[in-house]
Amino acid sequence: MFLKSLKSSKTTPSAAVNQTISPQITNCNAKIRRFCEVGSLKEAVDTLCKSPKWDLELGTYCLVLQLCAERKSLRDGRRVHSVISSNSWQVDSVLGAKLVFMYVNCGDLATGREIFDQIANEKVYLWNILINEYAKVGNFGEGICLYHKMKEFGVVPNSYTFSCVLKCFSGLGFLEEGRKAHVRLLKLHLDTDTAVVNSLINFYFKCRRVNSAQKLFVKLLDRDIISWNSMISGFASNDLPEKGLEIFDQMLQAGLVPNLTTVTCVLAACADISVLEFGRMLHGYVLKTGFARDLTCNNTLLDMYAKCGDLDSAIQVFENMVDRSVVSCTSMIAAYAREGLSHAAIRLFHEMRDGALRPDAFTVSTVLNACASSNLLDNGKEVHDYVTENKMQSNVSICNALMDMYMKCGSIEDAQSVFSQMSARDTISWNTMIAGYSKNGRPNEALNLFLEMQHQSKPDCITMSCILPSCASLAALERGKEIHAHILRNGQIDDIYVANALVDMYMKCGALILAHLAFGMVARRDLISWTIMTAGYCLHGLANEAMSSFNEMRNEGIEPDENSFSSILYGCCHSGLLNEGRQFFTMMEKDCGIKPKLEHYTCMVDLLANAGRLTEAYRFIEKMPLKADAAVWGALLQGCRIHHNLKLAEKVAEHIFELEPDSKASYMRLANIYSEAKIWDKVKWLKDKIGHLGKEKNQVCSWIVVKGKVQIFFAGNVASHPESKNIETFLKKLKCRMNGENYIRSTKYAMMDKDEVEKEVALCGHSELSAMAFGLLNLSRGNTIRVTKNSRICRECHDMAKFISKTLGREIILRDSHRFHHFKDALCSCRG
DNA sequence: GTAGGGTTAG
Repeated sequence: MFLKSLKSSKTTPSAAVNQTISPQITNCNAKIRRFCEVGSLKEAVDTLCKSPKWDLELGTYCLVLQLCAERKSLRDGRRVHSVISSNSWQVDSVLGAKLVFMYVNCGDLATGREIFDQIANEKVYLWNILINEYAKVGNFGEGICLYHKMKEFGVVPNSYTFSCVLKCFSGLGFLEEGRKAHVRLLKLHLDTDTAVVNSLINFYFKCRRVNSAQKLFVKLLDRDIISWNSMISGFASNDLPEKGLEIFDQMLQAGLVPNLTTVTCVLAACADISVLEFGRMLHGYVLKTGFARDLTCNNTLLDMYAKCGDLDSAIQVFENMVDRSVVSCTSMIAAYAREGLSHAAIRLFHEMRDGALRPDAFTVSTVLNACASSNLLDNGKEVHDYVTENKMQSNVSICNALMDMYMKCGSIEDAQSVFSQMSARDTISWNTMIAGYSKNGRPNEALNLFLEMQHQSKPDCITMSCILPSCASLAALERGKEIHAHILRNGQIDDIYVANALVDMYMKCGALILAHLAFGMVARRDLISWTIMTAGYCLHGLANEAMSSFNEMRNEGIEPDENSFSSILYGCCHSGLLNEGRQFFTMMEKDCGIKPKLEHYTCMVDLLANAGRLTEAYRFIEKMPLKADAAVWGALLQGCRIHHNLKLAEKVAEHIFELEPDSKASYMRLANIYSEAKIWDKVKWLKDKIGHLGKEKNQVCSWIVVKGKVQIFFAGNVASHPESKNIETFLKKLKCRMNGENYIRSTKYAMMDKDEVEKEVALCGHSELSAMAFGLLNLSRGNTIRVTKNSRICRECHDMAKFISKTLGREIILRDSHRFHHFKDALCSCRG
């Protein structure tokens, strides 16, 4: 007998039960129980099915169901349930509870709920099971619903209830409801239960109530490892990773041993603040403890290295991983993308697509980011195909990433098409489109969409910082003011991006005083705030103000970056401050360790050339460590024009045409130089060339806002405006007066062929003059005339504006594509 | 008696 049982036990447990016990046990209940004890689920259920129904006991059903639940075998569970039904067993609270537990545990929440609703459920245990499962699957609403229902049924919640339902509240961000539950559990004296307090801590952290969470932790006497881990992850997910690391330190000092979760949370915090060496140390600990076998831990490790900029280590972790998940690959794609290795990112995406780890929504968004940042439209479209083939186009995040990719690749129509097909949009969807329009030079579309958004979604701080640049580029001061009011009403002014965008908008709309006021209200000014002010002053030709703003910033301990230097150098150019410009240029590399870029060299060439130091400028370009581009040469060409150096101009133009054979502006500039030198055949030749290049993408135009309405005047087609007759008459009278008063006109004009003057006039189209005239005719005295032009102001119009400012006593602020011109008393802020 | 609280990727 002994030998026999020993032998059979080597075969299978079921055989052992059959052969060793069956002779003695005739009762099927005992037999099934024995199967359950040794874990033979299949045999237990088989026996159950074959047993006569009147022999089976309640306990037996319960035991088998328990095993089904533990094994998560829905198939066996259902068989047992059908036996129970066909045997006409009463599903009372005991058996019902077991059935519910089985179904829920096996993942069939719906059937579990059905049975739950049919039985008397005074047991808090069962309520908890369901609430917990609803929380787990993310159906927080139903979890909360049950929590309220149990109150109606008079069932008193226990500690488990609160840990489950708090998850539901935080899942939906129901802060007030959660607080009420907090009050309730205090009354039930459950606030000393560590698991409950841990749940509360997590609830408050998820609702971004860091102080509440911290207070609970401080008061908690029996802290366990989960309490500490909750604090670390809570701080990290509330943008306080340093605090998380502090807690970790305290935890070690308290003598606790970090577990896998601790290390994972701490690694994530390291990633957030790029503390590579500490992360590396933890990596050593991970290897020592054997946590390195854990997939999640490895994923976090990989991500930590990637975010700390150590791509090689990230690749090493990835390659050493025994098993990888979609998360591992997605993190790796993000790692490549972060380093600008978009092609490597796309390659890995293709490997995933063709392999077993199918890219999910996260992967798709990540790889789209890579395409967007490197302008890879074709690759982006391939990803779009994958999205369509896998029916992922209903995912909002994916659509947002697609729109962002299309916008960044300049394919506005594709972005619009995705946007229009979305059945549900979130704030990010709107923001992506608005930002895309703004950055692609479509400010009107951005503003229209912003209006539409206000009816359908709630604009946030990001919306505001995206829409303001559109107001700025249109110089739409009134719209900008409206948005300012909107920002104040919604308490968004404390957001540094919003505040900076606001200052920038006022600056670019020519509202210097408002810009200054808004700047004064910025609570924590950063480098961007200061650079906006510096650049703004430069735009208005206020070089002294720009320089003091730049210096003030440095005095406040904020170090300039390459953009700050671009701004200040640009300002020096506008005001012709060669020596100052040279000082800043030297300061940039010598004091701040910033290598000058092409734009900085352009400014220096501009300064030298404008000052008439043409040869010096030419030599400066030759000595540049970077290859000069068309902009650098263009600055010199402009100088050649001013100082009438035809010979050098021709030499310089050759460089430009080599770099940019289709640049209309450069041909135009050279044509003007020839025309000033009265070399008409060359002028004709160049103008023919310009004619062959076709129309500019953007039509030249000027506009003015009067009584909330934008009035646009297109160059060469001013007559299309309904008030063109009045404008024409007005301007004619003005011109007569100007000639009568023998107003100083450009001597160069006087020397030109009359015919050529007309030609130049036709090329300019004088759209800015029409816009100014419209303003003068429609705005009462005292109102500043604010005109915006999408290209440079022409000389004649510039003279005209000076004349008007004096003769009619009106202040005119004209913003062209380069800068502001404040006309007052026959003077302009650009000083000519 | 059964059950609950902490982790990764855009």
